[in-house]
Amino acid sequence: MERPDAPPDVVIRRLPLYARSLRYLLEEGVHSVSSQELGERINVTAAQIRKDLSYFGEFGKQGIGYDVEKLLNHIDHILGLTHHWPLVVVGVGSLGQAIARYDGFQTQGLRIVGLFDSDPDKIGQMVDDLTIMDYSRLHAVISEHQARLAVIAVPATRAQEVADMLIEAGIRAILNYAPIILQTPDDVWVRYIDPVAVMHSLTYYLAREQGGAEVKRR
Amino acid sequence: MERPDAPPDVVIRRLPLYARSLRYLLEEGVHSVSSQELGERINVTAAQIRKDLSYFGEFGKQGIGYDVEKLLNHIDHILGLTHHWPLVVVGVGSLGQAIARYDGFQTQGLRIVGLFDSDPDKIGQMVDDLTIMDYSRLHAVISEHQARLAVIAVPATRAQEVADMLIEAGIRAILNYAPIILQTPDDVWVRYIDPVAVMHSLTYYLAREQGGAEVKRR
DNA sequence: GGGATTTTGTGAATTATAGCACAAGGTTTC
DNA sequence: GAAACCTTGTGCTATAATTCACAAAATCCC
Repeated sequence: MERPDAPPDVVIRRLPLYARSLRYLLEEGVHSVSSQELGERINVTAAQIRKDLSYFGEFGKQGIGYDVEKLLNHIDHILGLTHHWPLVVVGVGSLGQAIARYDGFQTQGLRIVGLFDSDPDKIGQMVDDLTIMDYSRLHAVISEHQARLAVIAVPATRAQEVADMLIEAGIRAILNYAPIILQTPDDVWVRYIDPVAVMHSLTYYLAREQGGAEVKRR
Repeated sequence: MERPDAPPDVVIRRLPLYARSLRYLLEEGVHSVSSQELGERINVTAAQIRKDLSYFGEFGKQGIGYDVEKLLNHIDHILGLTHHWPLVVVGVGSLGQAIARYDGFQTQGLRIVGLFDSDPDKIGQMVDDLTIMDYSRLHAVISEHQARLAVIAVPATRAQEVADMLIEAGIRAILNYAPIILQTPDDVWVRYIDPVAVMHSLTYYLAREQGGAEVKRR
C-alpha cells in the first residue's frame, strides 16, 4: 500500500535511453519534441514512451509535445542524476583500463573514486589520474567516498569473491563484466554485460538465415 | 505456416547462459545436472529452463536430469557454435583494444579477422597478431572472410556511418558499443552494450533506497 | 519387484508488457 | 473566434513471458 504501482524495471532501463536522446536533441538545438519523433530516433513506439513517462508524472503538453530541456531534467531527477555517484572499479586489465579511461563513465553522473587490482605489479601504477590500489584498501576507499556502485572486471574465477568483498564493504549495486552469474543478497542490484553471450545469440540467427524470408526485430 | 512457433528472442538470449554454465560444470567434472540445479547456478527457475529447451527438443531424462556434455553440444548446435564465426571490429580505442585482446572473443566460436580504425596514426599498428587497417579495406576483408558479424566501438558521432558501411559490405549482425541507436534495415540484427545506461538504471534504485524496505529482483 | 522418489516436458493459469484508440486540451490559421 | 489540426495521458485490449502443477517416465532401495 506504500507504493501502489512501482514502475517496472523494463521502464527504468529505458529511461536512460530517453535521457540520452534528449541530450543529443538539446545539443542539436531542438527545444521541443513529440513522443512520435523521440520514438523514431530510438526505435520505440510513441505510446510506449508516453506510458513510461506517465509512471512519473505529466511532462508533456497536448498538441505540442515535450520541452526537451525540462523533460531531460525530470528524467535526470528520477534517475538520481542530479549529483555524481562515486564508483569503484575492480580489475584493471585491458577492460578495466578502457572503463577507467572512458569519458562517459567519468562524466554523466558517475565518478570513479577507486581502481583496484590483485596483481602486485599493477599496484601503484596510474591510469589517467587514478592510482591502482590493493584490495586491502577497498573497504577504506568505499567508506570514505560512501560509494555504493561498483564495476567488476576481473576474471570469472575471481568475480564471486570480489563481489562478496564489495558487498561487505558497503556496495549495493554492481555492474559485472565477468562471465558468471553472481550470488548476492536480495538488497544488492546486479547487472551483467556479457558481449560473448550477446554474440552467441546473434550467431543463432545468422546460422538460420542463409537466404530465407526473415521475421526478426528485437 | 513455415515456422509454426519460432522460439522468442528472450529464449535465444538465455541459451548462451545455459551453455556457459554447462561448460563450467563440465570443467568441474559434473556429468549430470537437473533443471533445478542449473537454475540455482544462474538464478533462473527450473521451469523456465525446461520450457526454453522444449522449443528445440527433448534433451533430458525423467528422474535424472540432463547429461551435461550432451546438452551443451545440443545448445552449441542450436546457436551455430559448431564452427567459428569471422568477425570484424571497427574502432580501436581502448575499448576496441580490450575487445581485440579479450580471450573470450577469440575463443568460444568467434574469430576476429579484421581490426579497423579511421585514425591514420593507428593504421598499420598491431594489436596482438592483428594489424589495424583503414576503412578502405573493410569491404575486401569482410568479403574475403565472409564475415557477417561486426563490433562497433567508435564514438557515437561516427557509429551510424560505420554501420552503413558495414551493412553495405555484407555485415548482418552488429554489436554496438556506441551510445546511440542505429537505424538499420530489417534484415540486420543489432544489439547494444551501454554500460553508462546500465549504471544510470542502477542509480535510480540507489537514489530511492536510503534505508527503506526493498522490493527488487530482476 | 514394487513402492518411494526424482525429474522431465508441457498444457493451463497467471502475470507482465506493449499497443490501440480516443477524449481532452492545446495551437494554428484565417 | 471557430474550424482544422496536433499530441498528450490513459483505460482497455492484445500479446508475450513466466510460473504452476501434474502425468509420465526413469531410478533407487529394500
